Amino acid sequence: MLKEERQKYILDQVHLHHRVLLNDLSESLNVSIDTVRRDVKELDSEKKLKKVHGGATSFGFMTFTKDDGNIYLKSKKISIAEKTVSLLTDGQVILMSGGTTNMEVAKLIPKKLVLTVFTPSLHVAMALLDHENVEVIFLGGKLLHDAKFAVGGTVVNALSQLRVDMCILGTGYLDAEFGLTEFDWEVIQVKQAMIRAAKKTVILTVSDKLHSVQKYKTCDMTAVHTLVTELDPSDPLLDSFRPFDLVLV
Amino acid sequence: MLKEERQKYILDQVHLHHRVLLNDLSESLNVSIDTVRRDVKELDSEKKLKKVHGGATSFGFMTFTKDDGNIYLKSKKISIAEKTVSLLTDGQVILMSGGTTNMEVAKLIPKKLVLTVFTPSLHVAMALLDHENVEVIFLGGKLLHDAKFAVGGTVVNALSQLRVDMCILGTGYLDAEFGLTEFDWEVIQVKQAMIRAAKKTVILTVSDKLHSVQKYKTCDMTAVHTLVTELDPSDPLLDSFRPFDLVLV
DNA sequence: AATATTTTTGCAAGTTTTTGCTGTTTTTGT
DNA sequence: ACAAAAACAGCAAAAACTTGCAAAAATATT
Repeated sequence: MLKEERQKYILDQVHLHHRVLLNDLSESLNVSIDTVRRDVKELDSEKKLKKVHGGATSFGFMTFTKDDGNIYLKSKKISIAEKTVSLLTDGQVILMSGGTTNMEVAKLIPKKLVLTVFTPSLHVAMALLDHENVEVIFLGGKLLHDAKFAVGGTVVNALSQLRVDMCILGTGYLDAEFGLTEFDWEVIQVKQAMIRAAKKTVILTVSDKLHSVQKYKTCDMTAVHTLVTELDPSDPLLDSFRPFDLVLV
Repeated sequence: MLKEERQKYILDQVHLHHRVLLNDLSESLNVSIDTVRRDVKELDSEKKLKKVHGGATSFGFMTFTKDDGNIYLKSKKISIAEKTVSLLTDGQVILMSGGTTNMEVAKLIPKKLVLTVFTPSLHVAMALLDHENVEVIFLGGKLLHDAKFAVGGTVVNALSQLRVDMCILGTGYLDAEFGLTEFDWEVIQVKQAMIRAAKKTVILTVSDKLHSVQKYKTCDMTAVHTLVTELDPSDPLLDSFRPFDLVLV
């Protein structure tokens, strides 16, 4: 194996998981810990990652200050993503919407897992393509400049011809009474089509977005099969959702 | 076996697998390791691949962070992109394939220019979305893991319903006799559909890729309306293309 | 056609790079 | 402060690289 391959693998792992242990690298690369150490040292001096005691981190993740709202939110999203990934099984065909939470899900999918994923999100598609065993099918259409998300008749039409195992929707506002709401009309159309095309609907939401209502409605709570938050399923914040026939994770 | 054949084989392997070991090459080519070493050294000095300890990699092998791609090729590509952008006019509807040259085109499009662009390339789509006045429509389909490019029936089908002003094809191998060739069969299908859907076909090629032939053929030279290279249009290297009814830029 | 010249190829000796191992020093968590 | 884990430094074996050289092949010359 070439040194360059090793270093690429290390950088991929760091970018994927934000942090990585030298021991794990040594094992999965089948080289001594010293070699890994030397590689990481080199990559660090090239400013491609940050070496820390026992491992390495990507530059975005090293500052773990809980005061910083963004980082805090990100770790919530990662914990949601971890729960979501555990819902996936080999051979499934799924739909994924866009948003940062779904991005984290895409990154955290195990390398071994065999999946077929349809998505209208450029970012999610890009992240999924890192996984050799995931077949990625992009739902083409007019792209929104800000969300990098395909919308319009083409997408809805393509979705109407699908019947997949599960659809994973991120970045929505959720309320027990009003259901799932958004502020972009075109996105709504696509998400509704996604829900129709899937046997099960999984909603990912950080607790901050619970009990808020936006302009347009995607669906009622009755259409939701699984609700994933960063909270413990028994958390009182989730009480208002318990009357519905859904799984809390 | 001729030296040219050997070097072509080496380049093909590098393009295909992104990395290659000198030992493997020596064995599959039935020449001594020294000969392979010299070949690779030569190709490296011509900036066609990157020699590393024990083997060679393609440029952009480590491309996840910054552009590790080679600077010589890049400046050629930028000059091609500049010429290409000057062919565009307000209100046009165009098709763009993938590849790094088309990426440069996408980046160089003036902010004021109003365009509608269809593309099956994730990277090009992403770059185009930076431009407020460009409407981007992604041609959805199964994505290739390495090229981040959509292929398959869906793409070809969508293209069959279009009639656009111009299609811009990058990253091909061009030869006066054999026309435009590639090494990926699925990509060929899409590019052929793109040519059929457009009134004019514009080919972008760095001079290194002139007069080379790959396994599969996209189209004859007769299908090409404009050929853009980094060379001066009067350069003798382009002589073999003059008999055809095309514009050299 | 025969000979001279240049290029290419393979080989061998010496050098550099890489890698894993040793023991020692530094850092970390309790 | 102390034990455990990690980092460091030096060393030796293996792999890869360099250089010079001579045989072989290709090309040019007479």
